[in-house]
Amino acid sequence: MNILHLIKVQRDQLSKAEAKVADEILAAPEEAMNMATAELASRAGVSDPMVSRFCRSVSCNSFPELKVQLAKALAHRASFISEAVSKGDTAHTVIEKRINANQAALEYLRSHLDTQSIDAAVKAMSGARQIIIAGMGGAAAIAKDAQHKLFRLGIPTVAYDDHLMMRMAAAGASSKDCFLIFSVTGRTNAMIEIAELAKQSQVTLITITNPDSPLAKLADITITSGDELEDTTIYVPMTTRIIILTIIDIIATALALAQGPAAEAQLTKVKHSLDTTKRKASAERKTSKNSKP
Amino acid sequence: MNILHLIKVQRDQLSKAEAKVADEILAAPEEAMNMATAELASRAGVSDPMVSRFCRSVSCNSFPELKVQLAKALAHRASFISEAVSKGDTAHTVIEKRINANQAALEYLRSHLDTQSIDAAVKAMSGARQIIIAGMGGAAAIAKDAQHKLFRLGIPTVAYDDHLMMRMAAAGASSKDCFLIFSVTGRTNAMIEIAELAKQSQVTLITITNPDSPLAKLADITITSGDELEDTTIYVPMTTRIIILTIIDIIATALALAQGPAAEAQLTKVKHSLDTTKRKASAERKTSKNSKP
DNA sequence: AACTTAATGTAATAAAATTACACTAATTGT
DNA sequence: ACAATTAGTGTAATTTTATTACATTAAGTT
Repeated sequence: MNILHLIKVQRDQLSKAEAKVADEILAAPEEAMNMATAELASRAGVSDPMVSRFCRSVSCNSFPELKVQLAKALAHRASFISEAVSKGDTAHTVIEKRINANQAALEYLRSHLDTQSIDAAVKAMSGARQIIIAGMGGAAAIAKDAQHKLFRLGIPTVAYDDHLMMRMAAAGASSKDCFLIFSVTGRTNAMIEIAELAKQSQVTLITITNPDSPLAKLADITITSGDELEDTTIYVPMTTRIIILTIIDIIATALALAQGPAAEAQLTKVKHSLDTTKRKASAERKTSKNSKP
Repeated sequence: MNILHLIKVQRDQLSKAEAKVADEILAAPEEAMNMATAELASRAGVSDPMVSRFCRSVSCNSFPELKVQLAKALAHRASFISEAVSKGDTAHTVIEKRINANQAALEYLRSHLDTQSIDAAVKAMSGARQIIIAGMGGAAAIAKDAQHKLFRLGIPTVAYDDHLMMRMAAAGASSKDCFLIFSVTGRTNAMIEIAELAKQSQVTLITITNPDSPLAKLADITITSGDELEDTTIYVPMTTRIIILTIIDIIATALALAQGPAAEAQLTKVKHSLDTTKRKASAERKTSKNSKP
């Protein structure tokens, strides 16, 4: 946990004077970092030694050490501030801004992803006879990606982007199966309909979607994809995509761990099956050098 | 530029004694951060004031300020060290590790993505009559995602994951088109074959792939996806996926900017077209409250 | 209400960093 | 080649900064 979090959490267990110091730091951490004890003390309205004592209370050995911790915490925070691209931006600026935005999205995920729902999903999927994945529109690519990942782990998995196929799959699913729905908004009527059908089949319904949506309410397990993050303004709403993809990554990794050696063997087998489709590095170099000039 | 970079760059323009200090810091920045001037000075074999002078030379006002700068620089560096998951990991640990790995991948992209090739790709795509996207296996989902993004910008775009369709598309493409190939390894024979066909059609061939691969050599424009990052060991090789997705994001964003108001209008139109497929938040809340208990 | 404990401030001390100054090495012009 | 100037470095003094020791006050307890 970073120092700012720590200070925030411990804030109420500190003594009055220490709390004043805490408040002063939390109010303006960036500035606090560049102050001497004396200045911070006077701003907080306490004596100099209180600052030293405060440092100890938040498990730093000295005030300089606290400054270092603050610097670390703020270094992370700074990169979360991702600005929107604007007209005059060069390619380089766009690159920086989009990478910042995506990193910020991951940082958001770090603090908002619920461990328990991941655990529950992994458990359900781990014991499932088959996994059926559904995603439409922007989520269709995500569904396909998830299918690819899970299938490689040796878990029978299908992905649909066709509404009629989804209906059939949802109606035909059994309680031994897992039904996974990806939806960015959680408000697409067609998708909600599928969820309702799936529920009637007693299948374990897992949704990766906006938690405040009607779709989420139907699910046995809901994993939050940060719909709040999405700036629905003009420029490409992408961050949710990264978040969902990382959620898949996490689930697949956890599943592989849960399956143990079986998954490893399966991955190796699948990987080797591709060997003959690949061109060797050495053979190619000759070819390309001869054919080009 | 972060302080470690700065020190490295300025290293050779410093005086002898200052260079010693620089070397000492570069050798063990983490430790240097927790030393007093006196200790750092003695380790570097110089006098105390040299440390202060060194700080000035690298544009810090004081040694404590340098420490803060170091802390910031190291905070970033630390998060790039992403460990592999291992057997006993809890869900929480897996989450942290995978998020770290993905953030690290983005950081890698930040320093390795070539601005010029992005510029070239955007320019080519911006003037293209249509964009044809091809991706197989793991890249099929990526291709689909890219199609979805570009199509929303009002650019005629198709994506194929079927080899035969790709052949036809590649053979039928014209010099006014862009042919986009996604491939993680750049060594899939089937994909190389498509690239060769596309070349014969005089189409502008853009590949997003491993730059050292045979596929990359065929392309007019190659954008590097970090194949080197991929740990091809057992657990889910995912980082490349995030990288490629972010590259698409960057290109799409830059394209939207390049197209200007036209793209904005198009995005708004496409967005509104989805309105009637969505369930309203207010209407839903009533429904779910009434139907549940 | 007296006593005990915790919390805070004042003053003193210790630690750390920087400045001032002196000396040395290097460079340049005659 | 040698003086003269300049840049570089170390020593010692000073200043700034942080911490400790101790006294005082406030809060809580029997």
